[in-house]
Amino acid sequence: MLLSKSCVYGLRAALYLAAKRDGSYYSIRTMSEELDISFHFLTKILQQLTADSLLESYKGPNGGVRLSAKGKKSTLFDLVIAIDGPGLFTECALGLPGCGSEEPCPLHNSWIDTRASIENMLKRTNLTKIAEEGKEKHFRLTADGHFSWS
Amino acid sequence: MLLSKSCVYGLRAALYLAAKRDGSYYSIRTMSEELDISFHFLTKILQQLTADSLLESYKGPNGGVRLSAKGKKSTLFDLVIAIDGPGLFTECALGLPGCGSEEPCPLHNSWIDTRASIENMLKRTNLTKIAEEGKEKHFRLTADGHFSWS
DNA sequence: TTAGTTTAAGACAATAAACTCTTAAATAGG
DNA sequence: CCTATTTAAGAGTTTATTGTCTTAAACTAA
Ligand code: FES
Ligand code: FES
Repeated sequence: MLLSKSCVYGLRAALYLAAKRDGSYYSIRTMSEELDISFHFLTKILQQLTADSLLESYKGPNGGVRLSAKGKKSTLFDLVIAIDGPGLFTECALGLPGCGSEEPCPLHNSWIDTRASIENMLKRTNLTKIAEEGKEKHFRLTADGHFSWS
Repeated sequence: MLLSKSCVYGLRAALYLAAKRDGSYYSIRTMSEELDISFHFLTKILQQLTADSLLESYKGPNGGVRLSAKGKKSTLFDLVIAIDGPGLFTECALGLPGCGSEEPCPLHNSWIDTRASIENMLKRTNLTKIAEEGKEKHFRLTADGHFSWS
């Protein structure tokens, strides 16, 4: 799997928030139900995004989370880094420590190109833009496709 | 992580075998020591490659494993499929079931291109060729670079 | 035939990832 | 002030992956 499950859940929730263009807070409970993700698990993942200032949270009644200014400008790359860390973009394809051209493994030359193409894809994919497109074209965000972009 | 640890171990062992151009059997015990991989774990992984006819094995003294004719012609893609299965090349980036253009998720259009570039990289990388190159250029196959291509 | 070597197979254990639950802290509204 | 609601934090549980161990089967050579 390219991305961890935590990361995928985080991306789906971020797309959810990005599709709502107003600045109000959305409850994690509601999001978890609409997206079919465990509430407590999603909470922990979104805390990572909040800690990285991609989201803002507010406690209490009518509280929830929303995209920060930084979050609205973010790309999928930023979200992946916040949740899975930079490993995918720095590590050796054969798992050897210290991937680099000084001591390359046999896959190094092939891998750095492919790795860059993954990175570029994520960097050029703006969260808000992809959410807008998903909303327009009614792309699905859940297994059963039952989620509605509202 | 792009590839599982099992898969990476299998690739490294396959590169080891591909660098030996004679058709004799190499003991898994020796390979596991030279490559710093747990013997029993490596055995199980190589059994998968043997089951998929990429390797041939022989029991008893002077036994071991060697590349089959199919194995010699194989690409990294074949090895990845044999160990990790086809998931990486068929599954949705958001983990939704049934990735396809009928019911795409917001990442689908970006992901299928990137996925294809990973697949093409693995398919164009011939095991024997990459092992030859690794041998010539003394690329490393272990963490400490202590492995010698002999 | 017997003992030693090697892969095959599968049970078992340790670790990591995924998921759940409980309690605390902040906030709103009555 | 009190209660309900919501995120924060972290402990605990389950499941998947990784790694170890034991026994069996195939084979060699003495
Ligand atoms: S050293 Fe292995 S991919 Fe860079
Ligand atoms: S449906 Fe999500 S990547 Fe194809």
